[in-house]
Amino acid sequence: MATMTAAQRRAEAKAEYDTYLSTCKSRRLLDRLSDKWVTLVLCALAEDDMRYSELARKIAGVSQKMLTQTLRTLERDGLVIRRVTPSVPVQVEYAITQLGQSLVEVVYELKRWAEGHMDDVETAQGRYDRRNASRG
Amino acid sequence: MATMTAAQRRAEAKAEYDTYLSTCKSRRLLDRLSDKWVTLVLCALAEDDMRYSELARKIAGVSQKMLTQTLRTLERDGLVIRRVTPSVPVQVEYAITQLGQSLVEVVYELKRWAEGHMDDVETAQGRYDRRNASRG
DNA sequence: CAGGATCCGTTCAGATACTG
DNA sequence: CAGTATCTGAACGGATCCTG
Repeated sequence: MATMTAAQRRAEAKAEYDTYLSTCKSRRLLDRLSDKWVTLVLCALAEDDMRYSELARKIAGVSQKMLTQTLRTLERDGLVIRRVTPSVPVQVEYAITQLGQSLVEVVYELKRWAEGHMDDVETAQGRYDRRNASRG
Repeated sequence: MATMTAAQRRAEAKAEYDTYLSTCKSRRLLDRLSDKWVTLVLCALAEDDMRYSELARKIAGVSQKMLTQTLRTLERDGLVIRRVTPSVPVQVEYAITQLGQSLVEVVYELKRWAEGHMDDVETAQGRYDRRNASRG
């Protein structure tokens, strides 16, 4: 298939790049944090250990599919611990690990930046939108 | 429609929650950062001002649609500046703003955490996977 | 109570083609 | 060079039903 050379080149470059991204620690961390619910769960558990249903109530907008999925990956990452008490209706409690706690500190950094600067961002957005209102 | 009461309740709660999330500064910041290319572009521009094509080459895996889209939102957010030089082939240069620079600092914090702890995460993942290999 | 499994709509992001 | 516009497959996330 000599006609596909160009496309193949691009595909290869893409594959290389994907490999790079998947081995990039920062990238992998951001992928985690961007999982819409991860930070919410982490911050909730940073305050106190919680049971599944407590988390579901506390976070309030999450579907149980997403909550379960989030908790699984967090457990797999060693960021939270899952403790099962084999009582009659089983009782599951989630707690944050040391590793998770150290990550929450960084998340708080983010939060601080957000509290301090998102107003500026909003202002900038308003300016931008007004400037581009004339030119549709 | 009395039969929809339950669903309506949930929909309302959901709407309320969405409103809350959309006004939550931290949430909005995370939504930005999680946009796969935002941090790459920001970090690239933190090193040096760059033209569109330079960015495209530097970042190497991005489609020009995504690059443009990313640059637009960053500009709108006041995180980067776009300067057009009306030469014959127009020349566009992008630079980071002070606001953007201050955000990059936080991103570096994330990066530091990643460099320091992602190994632990990886180890945890290995443990988790091995433990769950028996029970499929 | 704490999930697993499934279906399904929306959104995202890449490829492609075209423009000033 | 620096984009814009459109189409489409894949992934995400929610709703729903079911189980130990």
